[in-house]
Amino acid sequence: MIEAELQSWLAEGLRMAAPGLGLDGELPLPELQAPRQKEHGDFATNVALALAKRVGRPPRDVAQALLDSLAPVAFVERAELAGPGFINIWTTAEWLHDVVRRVVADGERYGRSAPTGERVQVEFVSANPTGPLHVGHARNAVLGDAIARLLDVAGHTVEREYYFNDAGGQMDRFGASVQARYLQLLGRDAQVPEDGYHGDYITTYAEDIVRGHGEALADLPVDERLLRLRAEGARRSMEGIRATLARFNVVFDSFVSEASLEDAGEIGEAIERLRAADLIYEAEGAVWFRSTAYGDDKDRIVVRSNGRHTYFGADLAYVVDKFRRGFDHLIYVWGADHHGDVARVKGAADGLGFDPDRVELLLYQWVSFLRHGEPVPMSKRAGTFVSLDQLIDEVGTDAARFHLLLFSNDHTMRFDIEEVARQSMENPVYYVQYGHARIAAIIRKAEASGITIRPIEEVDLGLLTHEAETDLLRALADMPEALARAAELRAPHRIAHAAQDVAGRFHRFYTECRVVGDDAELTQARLWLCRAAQRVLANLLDVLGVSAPTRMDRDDA
RNA sequence: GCCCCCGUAGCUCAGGGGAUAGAGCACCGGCCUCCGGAGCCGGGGGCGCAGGUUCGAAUCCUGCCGGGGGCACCA
Repeated sequence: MIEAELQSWLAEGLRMAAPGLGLDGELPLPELQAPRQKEHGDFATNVALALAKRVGRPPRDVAQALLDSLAPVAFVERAELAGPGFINIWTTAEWLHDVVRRVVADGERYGRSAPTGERVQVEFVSANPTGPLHVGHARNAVLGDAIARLLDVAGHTVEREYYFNDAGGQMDRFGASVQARYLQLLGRDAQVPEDGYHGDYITTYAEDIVRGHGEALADLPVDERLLRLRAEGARRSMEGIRATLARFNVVFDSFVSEASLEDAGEIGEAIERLRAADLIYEAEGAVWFRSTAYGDDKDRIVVRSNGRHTYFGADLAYVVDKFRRGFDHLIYVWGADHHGDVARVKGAADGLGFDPDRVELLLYQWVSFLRHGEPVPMSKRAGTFVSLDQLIDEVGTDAARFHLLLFSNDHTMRFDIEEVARQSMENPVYYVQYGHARIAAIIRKAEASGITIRPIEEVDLGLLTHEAETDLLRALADMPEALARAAELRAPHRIAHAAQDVAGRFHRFYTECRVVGDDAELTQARLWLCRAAQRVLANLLDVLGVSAPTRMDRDDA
């Protein structure tokens, strides 16, 4: 990565200049920035401005001293003192042209960081199996998956996990609802409880259960029948959820149920571990976690007076379980409504003897889904929601994912279903995909014209001197840094924006520079530039889990 | 009442200590003998308010105003 090289180059210069400036002790690592104005070079550093006070001399003097100490280096054309004390740096044309070779050589791996050896788990979606996923789960699914993809690119070993509660009160109501529909189908008298699930899909599950088991479940002892139907319903629900997620390009490595933690005795074990740290006590017939020790406004119950653990109680065991499986770092993807849980889960991790910095709670704000300008309802119990499957049917996985990844996760966002469904200019996903497809068309055109793309070693990339070409090259060169930064910040929206930027620069290049033209040498160089741009676009889209088509047909024109 | 997120262009959003704050949409005006016009070029217009920190603040801190969300032995 060029920035790292520039940084160590500047750091070395600073070391050389330090005695003359009277600097002793630790030197800062010079920070690099990409200037907004082209006249300010390809990179700039403000290190002299930052050091001026410590040195006791004007920033420009410090910058000049540093400039005088910089050794010539192959990838830097020149470095200049500018403004109040910036050092502006221009990279060489050779280095810039070489980016094409780097992209081509690395292919799918271009932009990836070296393996860190760190095992990271991303746990997300984690909706209880009480029915299909709906649009309310969409942002969670896409964000979790994109972050997993980003961390993978950043060199971590990533696993995606889905955690579900198949035993709580909600599940009991769900089971009772499935049972009611099942019995009704068999002509028996039964009612879906008022606080149960009233969606049509419950009947669909019941019908399937009738097909599989006939009346066999109806005559089981009442308690057993309820448990059995709850499980049968949950199984169908999970199958549906998996299928929906697969359509949405989200594939999990593991599914873990709360019941399995309980069965393994892990909940009791976690509680004992906390009790040893004096973070657990009994009161009012319940078992409490002393979360006030971690800034919570009150302590929280982990085992109710009726003997059943709370959701939070299971969370304790789950943290232990995750670390026991060898993960170095845990990421939870949660909706904004869980912000109050952050401190206690981190506190619990600390109390359980784990470094709370290795537990990361990633919150995202709500999406308001609109149809005809009206918010769509999202009640799972009433069954009046837009399912994720419907959303995929209407707008497609690519457009839905791209749109959901366009904005920072701590922004509430709106998602107008008709607008995103429109295959038009309002839809940036098509702008990016079109860039990719257009390149494919150019290459097809070249081949159809009888042009053979020669090996890159034989091509003079130095011919790429047009401003539209160098602008595009610079964007391609920035990609590794952009990916690394987005991963650090857990900010996939930066990738969506980077993809738009690359596509934009390509479209400008396309308009201003004819690729397949009269000059055979230039055609070769430009074809390679196209290939590199196509590769980068495909890699960026892959991080978003969006496809990179080689052809596109609009269906509304 | 306490806690979290957000107020940037008419709209949807980037930018989260640096030099002249960006993009898309919308609006206005241009570009098709030629590789895909889902494209390109040009134009107007903006950091909620008030203090503070800093050589430098849209960015950090405090307060206020406005919007969203949360404060269960629920899931």
